[in-house]
Amino acid sequence: MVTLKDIAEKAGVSSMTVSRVMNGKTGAVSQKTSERIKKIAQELGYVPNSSARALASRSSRLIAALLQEYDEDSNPLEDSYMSCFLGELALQIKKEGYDLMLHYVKDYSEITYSLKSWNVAGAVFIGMFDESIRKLQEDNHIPLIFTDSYSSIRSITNVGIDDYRGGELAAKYFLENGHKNLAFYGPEVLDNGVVMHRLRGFVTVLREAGVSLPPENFMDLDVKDLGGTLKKLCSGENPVTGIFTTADNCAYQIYSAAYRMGIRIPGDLSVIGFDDLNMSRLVTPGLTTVRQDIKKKAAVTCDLLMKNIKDPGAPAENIVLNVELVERESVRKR
Amino acid sequence: MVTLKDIAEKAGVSSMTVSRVMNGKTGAVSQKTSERIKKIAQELGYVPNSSARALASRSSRLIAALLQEYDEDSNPLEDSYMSCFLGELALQIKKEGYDLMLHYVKDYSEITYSLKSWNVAGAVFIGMFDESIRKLQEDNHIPLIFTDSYSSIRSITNVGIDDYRGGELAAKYFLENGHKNLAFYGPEVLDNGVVMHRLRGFVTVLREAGVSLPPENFMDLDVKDLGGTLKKLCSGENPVTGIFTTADNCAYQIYSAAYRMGIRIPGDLSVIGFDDLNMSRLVTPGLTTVRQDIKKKAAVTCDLLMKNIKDPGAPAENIVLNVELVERESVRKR
DNA sequence: TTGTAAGCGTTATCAA
DNA sequence: TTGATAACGCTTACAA
Repeated sequence: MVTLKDIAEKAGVSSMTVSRVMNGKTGAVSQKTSERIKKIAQELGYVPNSSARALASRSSRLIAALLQEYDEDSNPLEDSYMSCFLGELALQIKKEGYDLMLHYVKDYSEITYSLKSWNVAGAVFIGMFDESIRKLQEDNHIPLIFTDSYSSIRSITNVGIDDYRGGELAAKYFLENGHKNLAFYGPEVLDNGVVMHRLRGFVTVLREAGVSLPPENFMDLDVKDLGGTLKKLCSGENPVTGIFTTADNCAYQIYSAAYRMGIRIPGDLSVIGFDDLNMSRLVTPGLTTVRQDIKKKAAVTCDLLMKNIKDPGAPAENIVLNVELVERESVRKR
Repeated sequence: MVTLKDIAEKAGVSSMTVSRVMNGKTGAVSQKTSERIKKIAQELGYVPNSSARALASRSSRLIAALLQEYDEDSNPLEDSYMSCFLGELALQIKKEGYDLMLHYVKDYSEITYSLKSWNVAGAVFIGMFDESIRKLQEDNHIPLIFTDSYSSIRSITNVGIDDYRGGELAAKYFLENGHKNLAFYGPEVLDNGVVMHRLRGFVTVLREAGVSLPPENFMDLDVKDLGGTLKKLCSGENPVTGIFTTADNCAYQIYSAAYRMGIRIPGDLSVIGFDDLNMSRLVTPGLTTVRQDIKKKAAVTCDLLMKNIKDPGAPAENIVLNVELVERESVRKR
């Protein structure tokens, strides 16, 4: 391992001088020695020791990305939304010259460890961390950026989207196209702000149009027999003709189950998703969905992070990104 | 920040004693003091400073995951195979009590930085790093685990799958079902060992059966008009009836393009993918594909990593995992 | 413009 | 079973 001292000895200066050069503190070092030192560092293949830096400066160029780990078997990154967001975040953070640690966490102590152990400069919470936000903020005085949080705590920096509006857009589109008998497919609602708001927007527009969503039209993510349930919903006196899902991933499941049951999309059943993942252009028929701009979300997240790192007194901001309906072919038109 | 010293003072011992307790060096500390120290640490919310540890012990419990960054706009984690593998790896590594850094790298100096700067205990290379392996091994004396590498360097620890066999399986399945006029869709072959071997296995079996793959039946990933090309291939005197793709992701593109052009799958055109991503069960029709066990791959990768960390003298191993053909509905049967 | 000295939180080593 | 001391590689603060 090459250290500052190695370079210093070879250059016949003190290691402080080398340190200054390596940190671009030009102006504090003469042009000549600076060049010489740079050259030697290059030759020796010097790489600064980040641990030592973090220790001495009590700060690091490290960001922690925290993903909620629900259970041992499920892998958060299998969710395309998550992996896409994380990937974009990684890109942005690298661009800022920071490094990224990836932490799957399942309880408070794991979060604490992730933040404190490595002296991270800031952290991004991807997923749901609403319960522990207050305590997190008390215990850690570094920028904590939450995503898609609907915490009631106001002093929180969050990047989200207009979930409610997304639900509205979906409902409106269904109504415009003559769909009045609708259903919902998604995770259990109450413990998830995002889902709840999407659903509320959806239901509210329907209600205003005099359309109601009977309880039996709510399908839970772990319904035992999705195909059978769909079949039931789509038959009888007053068949369901449209389903709103809270994620494109869920819509793909509907596609599959519907196909198996001989339910045609959009002929017999229309579907609207949420997210607009890459795959949604590719499925057949193309999925009509509420689009969120994941790249922008990641970029904004990183911007907030940097801003808060540079200015620890920066006020809490809750940024809400727009959503839009992307019209493809999964809804039967009037 | 709570330090060993804080605990030591409160407990009336030296920080060395506390250090020993925190590192589970029981047997070197009396039962009584050990308990007392643990309790105080708990109360104070002590979290060990990993930077200091890394510095003092010249080793860290850190693993670097390196992803090849091709260009600024493309995001490696948008690829479901990558994100799935990374996710599983994260799970495994956490289980071993290690932390994970995620690095997008595009040249040698970035790799070097990733490995040296944080004193990582080991690294996993995801993607293609064949060119620089020799130099990497010379410059770094920590376990480096490669995945899907076909480097000619023999002293390399690698986890891969039997790509060649995968190609064979696909070809056999096509032949068994009477498909003799076939095509290939994938990235340019030469600069990618994985793709090349899949294709070779495929072509070899075909050749042995007296079937050849004319050059015009090779479609490049960035073909300008996939739909048009497909249409052309599937029409005329001797239409192509089957396409082998080197990734499920590519197969989904075929699905989409075929649908737009009115080409039915598998009626007019059969498709075989590679990977068996979750999505492949969900698309319509279900994708017949060569399955690789990504979870197992990640588990093996982590095992190798740990083995090599514990025993730096461990011999280089090239582990080749099996593949199998998963039969679904995307191939028209004889 | 450069250098000295101290210290960051921890572990290694040796001594008691 | 415990502690004192010296690192680890770097930065901060101050002095020259």
